[in-house]
Amino acid sequence: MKNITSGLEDYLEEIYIANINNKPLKGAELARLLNISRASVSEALSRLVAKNLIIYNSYETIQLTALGLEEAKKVYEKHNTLKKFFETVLEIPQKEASENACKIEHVISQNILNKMAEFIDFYEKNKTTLEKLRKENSQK
Amino acid sequence: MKNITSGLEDYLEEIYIANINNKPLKGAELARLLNISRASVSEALSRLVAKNLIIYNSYETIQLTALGLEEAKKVYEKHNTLKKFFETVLEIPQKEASENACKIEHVISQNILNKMAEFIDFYEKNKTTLEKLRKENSQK
DNA sequence: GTTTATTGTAAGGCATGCCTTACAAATTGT
DNA sequence: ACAATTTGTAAGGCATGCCTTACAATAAAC
Repeated sequence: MKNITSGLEDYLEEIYIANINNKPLKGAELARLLNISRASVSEALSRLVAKNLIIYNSYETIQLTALGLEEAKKVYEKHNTLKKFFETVLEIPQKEASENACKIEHVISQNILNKMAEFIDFYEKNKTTLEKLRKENSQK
Repeated sequence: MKNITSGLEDYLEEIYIANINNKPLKGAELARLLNISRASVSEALSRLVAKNLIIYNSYETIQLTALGLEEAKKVYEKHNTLKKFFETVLEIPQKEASENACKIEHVISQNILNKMAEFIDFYEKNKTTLEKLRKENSQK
């Protein structure tokens, strides 16, 4: 009853992002953003309502419940950490970093995310040293 | 017709591992390894046969086709790279590293995997320096 | 206020992927 | 050879998650 599938997490995340940007979000717009049919969104929103993650009345703006907000934030933060890690440490281009983060955010453990965040911190604090080292390494 | 779902990739991987270890693998054993019912395995094997990834006749050993071997290897290598990256760079315990690799291997891009492999290499060649740096950092 | 556009959803479909039950077929042990 | 074990699978179910078609309800534009 509590467990959220990765599909639903995607909906939550998108709703959350709309929230942050103060863009009122209706089902049809969500369908456009996620590139799926209105009918599918309609079903998904019902599931989200059933799980007490959103408040939704037809033709009105979709709203996150406290629980939904919490979950959405988690996913969003996971996404960001992954993206940043890929960009900073692995030098992956933005788009690819983001696309991969979208998928991995649903399956990776919190512990690894924390370690990634730590590593990003470490990497940035020692950027000069590390980049010099890496350059040397690649020349050998 | 070509695309393989992550579910099927798991089957392939397990078959491949049995192959490596010279352990003849039948459906029932696969069911035990993956912790699912024989019936589900039976279905999955049909799908794998249909996709020309395995050769399978009831009551005989499951065999990979050339195509299946290729796919299985890819997944297996992804798994190993991920696991090693988590263990080496992020200091994640073996079990957790492996569990996460199992899920991420199905969704991550080859390019990121390559960068991870490179980074592992760099990290190991400069282990002493890097670990000293990290220790200093954590004390601040 | 009425037409037009947007939004929502019911109905019926399809694939994946898992389950249990129950029986059939093959293999093993003695 | 025959019984016991193992293996395979058909049938019927369930949930997720996507689709299209077609219609209903609401909102926006004129």
